Amino acid sequence: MEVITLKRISQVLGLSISTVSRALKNHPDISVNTKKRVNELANTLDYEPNINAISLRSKKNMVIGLIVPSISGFFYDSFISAIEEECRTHLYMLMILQSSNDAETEINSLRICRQNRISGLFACLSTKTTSMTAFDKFKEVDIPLVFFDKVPDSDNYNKVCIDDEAAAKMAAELLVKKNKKNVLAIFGNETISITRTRYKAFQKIMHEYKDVNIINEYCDTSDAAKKITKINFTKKQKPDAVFCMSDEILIGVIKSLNDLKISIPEDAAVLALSDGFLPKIYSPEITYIETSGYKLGKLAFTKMLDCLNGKIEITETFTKSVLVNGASL
Amino acid sequence: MEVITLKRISQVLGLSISTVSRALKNHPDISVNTKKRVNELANTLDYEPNINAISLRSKKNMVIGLIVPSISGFFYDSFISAIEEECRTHLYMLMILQSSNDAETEINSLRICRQNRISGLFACLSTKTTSMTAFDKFKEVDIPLVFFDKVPDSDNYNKVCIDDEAAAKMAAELLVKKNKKNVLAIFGNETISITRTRYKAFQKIMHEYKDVNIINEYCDTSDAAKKITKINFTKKQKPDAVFCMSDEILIGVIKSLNDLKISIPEDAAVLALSDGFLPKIYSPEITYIETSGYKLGKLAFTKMLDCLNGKIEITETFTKSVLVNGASL
DNA sequence: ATAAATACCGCAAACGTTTGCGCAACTGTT
DNA sequence: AACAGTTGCGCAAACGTTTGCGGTATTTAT
Repeated sequence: MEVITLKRISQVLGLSISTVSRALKNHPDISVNTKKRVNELANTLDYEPNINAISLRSKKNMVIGLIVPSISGFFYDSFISAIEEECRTHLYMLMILQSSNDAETEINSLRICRQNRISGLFACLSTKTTSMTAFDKFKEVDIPLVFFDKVPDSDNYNKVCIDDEAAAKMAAELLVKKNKKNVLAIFGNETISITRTRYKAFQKIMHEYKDVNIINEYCDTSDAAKKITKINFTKKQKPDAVFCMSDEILIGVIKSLNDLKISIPEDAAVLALSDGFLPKIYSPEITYIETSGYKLGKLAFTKMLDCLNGKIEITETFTKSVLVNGASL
Repeated sequence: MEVITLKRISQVLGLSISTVSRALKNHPDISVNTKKRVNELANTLDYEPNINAISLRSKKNMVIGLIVPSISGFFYDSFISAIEEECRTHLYMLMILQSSNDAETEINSLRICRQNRISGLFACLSTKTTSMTAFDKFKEVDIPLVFFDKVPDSDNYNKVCIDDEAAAKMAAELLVKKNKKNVLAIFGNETISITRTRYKAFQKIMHEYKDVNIINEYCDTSDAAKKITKINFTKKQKPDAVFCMSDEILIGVIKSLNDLKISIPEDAAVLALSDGFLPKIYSPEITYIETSGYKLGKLAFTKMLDCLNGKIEITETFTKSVLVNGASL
């Protein structure tokens, strides 16, 4: 079946294309009668404007790009979910690209974004990103760029982040308050900035309390976290609490504690930083400081809207983390 | 900074637009020298073709739509992940819309897809979809439409599905083979077709073995599954195995078994149908029949490619499920 | 009655590409 | 020397939309 255009409608009605266009846009120049005829025909023919033509003509593309290491996973998928919601209500279309944490793929994705003349870009740096020049091209043509989660160090960029410092601090204070004296704290990959921030904030609080013994560990995978937990809980002096910097670590820790038949929270308390899904599937539910991808997505979008509306000020903003009480602490 | 077009390049080089266009496309009509000059300038100026103009001119939009109830969640996010990978390698751009299981939102999403003149559409029906007319509009204009997961009953549509029948059958046979005699089988929402298919296939096998007692239950949420499990395991005659039709159910079941201090698999075996993430985070890891969203995504895309290449035959295909051994059975 | 204002609509250009066709300048053949 | 063939390039139209401008025909004011 033929696809309907303004021209087609104008032919049927014996009008000019411009009149049809204006009629559909409710332009005052057009008589009510003509408007009625045009709208009715457009409806019955299921006319839908061609977005490509509109974008070309207006030089404005209602497309927002989103580059993320991976779509799946607790954090990113809820971030994306939030962005998609906002895009839809603001009539933007969302274009998602995975970088797979690969620098080349990331650059290629950026090229695709530029070809599509996107109006704005959300980006989470891949772990392998070394150069920012591909990103800087967007700044040159004034395309708003909002980094999230894994953000560049430089403060020339808009960034929205989990308030890692506050979250880690909150966790540390909570452990102290609960009178934990022998804490196993497990952190993620030491090289990424998130880990460093969380580590530093956590230690800062802990060091204020000389009577609490703390064992710090780094690891890359759930399995590594599991092993670390096992080792520490087969020592003579067992920890009375475990702090997990991420969901991935939490998985390994719980596995290990279950294996060792260590009851939570009687034998050992558990506290995590988490997006919120995992803590709720365990029994007892794990107490956690929420580091919500969904909230971050909403925050990122408001920043994007500001940019699109001409507010050019470069900012770094944070989502506020909240404590969600389970029964593990 | 000004955005670079063919016209700009042609002006700088004193050539016509068409020559520049052909030069970049390595057209034989253009001299090697001119090609060299054009390509060099295009590179230094960071020229990127305007996709909108190309789409408008060619009436072909390299965009594929994807309508899904929700981006987040084990199954859909891995499905999407697979689709995105394929799209990128085949130079398609992916447009994702969430229906939120709402009929109106779904129709609106379909409208957005039509406006964007997408080349193909993947769709998972919302639970509230009653009419297919909005989908049929795509068929009228020969836009390939591939349903996945929640698919329409009619066989006028392309469908790719988990082979629910085979998976449920495999599960039932496994339980019998493992000599389970008192099986608690928990299924999802009775009204959706996936549940019905899995239920039927499961029962069919089970009824061949008169000596195995089977308790069938339906439920909508993890919490409901948890309650059901609790009830059945506080009876005098406890089940010796639990079958979980989905990840959601598995969550509730494990919670409950943990609460009741029932050891897996000694006191009770657990077998699930799952995308594969959840079973691996428990200890012991849960044995499951894989119903992979990622695999389904790959399958869906091959079907889409066939359609895009003109193979118009309407098919229903299935992914093969495989058994993944944990230690819960 | 004429002049001025208004209501309604069409023309044409522009957005950035692609592509059929035509045309000039060479190259090679007899 | 005349011709055909080749090489290399430009013109212009088209994709579907929006919009400034201009032009009638009708209404209103004088």
